[in-house]
Amino acid sequence: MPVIDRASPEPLYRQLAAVLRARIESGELAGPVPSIRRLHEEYDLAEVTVRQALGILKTEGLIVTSPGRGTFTRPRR
Amino acid sequence: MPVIDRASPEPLYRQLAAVLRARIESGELAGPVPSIRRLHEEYDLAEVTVRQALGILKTEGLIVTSPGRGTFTRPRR
DNA sequence: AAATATTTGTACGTATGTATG
DNA sequence: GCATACATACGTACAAATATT
Repeated sequence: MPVIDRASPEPLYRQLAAVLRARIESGELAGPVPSIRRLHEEYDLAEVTVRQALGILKTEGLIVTSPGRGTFTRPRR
Repeated sequence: MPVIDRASPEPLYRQLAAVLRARIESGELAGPVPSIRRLHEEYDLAEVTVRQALGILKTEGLIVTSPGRGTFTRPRR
């Protein structure tokens, strides 16, 4: 079953943020994070929704984005 | 001249956030804040853009939103 | 050096759902 | 029941920065 549950009352962007947060904190996703387009394809969510999820993680300080380069995890201390 | 300058390199949503922040901090906008639709009409910006501006002010703790009720300023300390 | 591709940023439009009055 | 207001989600287009060929 897909990690994103469209039947859940939990908003998709928050579900995705939770999934990515887990992948980052587990260390599975260190360094470069898949591009927005890539995540859009991988999770079958609109790019806007992916952006919203990344926005949460950015606010949390888990990732940083750089136009033209990509998205990167921030070293956790 | 309109407060929002489309020729400026400053993003529209940040311009609007700045304008609203000023209106709030000056005390002109205490209590209820005009609805998203109202701001959309007043500043001739897409509703999405207005939401983005309000999102900033929400993160800053200047306003709170309540579905079905509206947007309200938060007492500043 | 130049053109192309990739990636994030900004902005608009639309539809539907949920909460409140 | 109806109107209003915010929330979520999809789609699209173009700009700007960077990387690649």
